[in-house]
Amino acid sequence: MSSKPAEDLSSNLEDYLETIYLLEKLSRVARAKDIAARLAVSRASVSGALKALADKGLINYEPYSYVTLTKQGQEIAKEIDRRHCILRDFFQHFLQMEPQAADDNACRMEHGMDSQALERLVRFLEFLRECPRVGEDWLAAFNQYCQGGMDPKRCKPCLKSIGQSPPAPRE
Amino acid sequence: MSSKPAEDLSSNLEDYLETIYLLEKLSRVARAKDIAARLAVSRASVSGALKALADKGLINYEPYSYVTLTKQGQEIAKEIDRRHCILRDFFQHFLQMEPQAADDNACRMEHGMDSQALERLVRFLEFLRECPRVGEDWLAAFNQYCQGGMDPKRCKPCLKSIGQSPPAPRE
DNA sequence: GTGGCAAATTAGGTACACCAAACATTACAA
DNA sequence: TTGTAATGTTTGGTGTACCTAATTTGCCAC
Repeated sequence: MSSKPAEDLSSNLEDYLETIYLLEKLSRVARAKDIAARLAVSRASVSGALKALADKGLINYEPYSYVTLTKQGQEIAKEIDRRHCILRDFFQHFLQMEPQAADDNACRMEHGMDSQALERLVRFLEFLRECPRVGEDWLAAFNQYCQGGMDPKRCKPCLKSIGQSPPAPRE
Repeated sequence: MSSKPAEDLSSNLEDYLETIYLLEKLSRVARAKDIAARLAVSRASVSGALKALADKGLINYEPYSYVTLTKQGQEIAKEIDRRHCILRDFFQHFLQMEPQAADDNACRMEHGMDSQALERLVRFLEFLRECPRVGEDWLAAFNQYCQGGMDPKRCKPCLKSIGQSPPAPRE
């Protein structure tokens, strides 16, 4: 009974909706030209997508006019954007990827994530940030690990600094 | 210069290739019927996909015969399967989702993940497993947190157990 | 051998998602 | 007010991915 990503939007329409949401935040209204530019598609494709989104009642759309989100569209778009931001946060601040790469991956992966996975990830990231056993120095250590692997010599003083003795090897 | 997911396969063809790979492991060869069943598509769709994969040199395919992966196909399929397994591992063992839900999400998200993100995730999971500051009890604590939130009262004895004093709030 | 059945393929059709080019509209400038 | 450039839409066409229905093939029992 796991609920699929969103309503019944294709990945593409999700992208259009998200873009409209961002453009609205950026400049009150979304224009076809800007949507096309942001998504790197032709204006013709935008026209088609807008018609589809209007049919689903997610945008207010009169030909030759501006586009705004309906209330329902806004809710869905906000949820899509949230998925995007959380994934990007994970890639950028935990996996420590470059902002652009983090964003690209978030953009491609966000459509396949269901809401349960999202909430778990949110909790996980919260916990990583809040649990006193983990912390910024831990993230820094992860960064080191990425470059050089686990070095028991570096591990010892680290453990001493939090007052723990070396554990038995796990698994 | 971030390398996109795999060769130049669509998500769908990646799924077909992965399925063939798994069926080969399971029973030496893959049969159209079984591919169709596993992916829940018609045999007609399988025929089309097999033709496409054969065109790309990823499978050995004679009409009305069995399907096997070529060397190149095998390499790509193995990589796809690896992405899948790592994501599933993350969802199941770290985000502590049910196996089926973990697998479903992995299946949908694997296609959008580039190799850099994958390697970072691998390192991250390795580090979570190996770093002595984290551990099984930490994962159990995360599980508790998922159900009840961060409880400072529960935090204190936990910290004491690793000999650390409560930190100043972070962020 | 051959009849019949299961499996695979082809044929024909739908739905998306995109494009370029032709056409329509708007808005601003002269 | 009218002309033009910018913007938006429609048209016609491509490619992908799926389906059902009809056909073909392979194989096994007889």
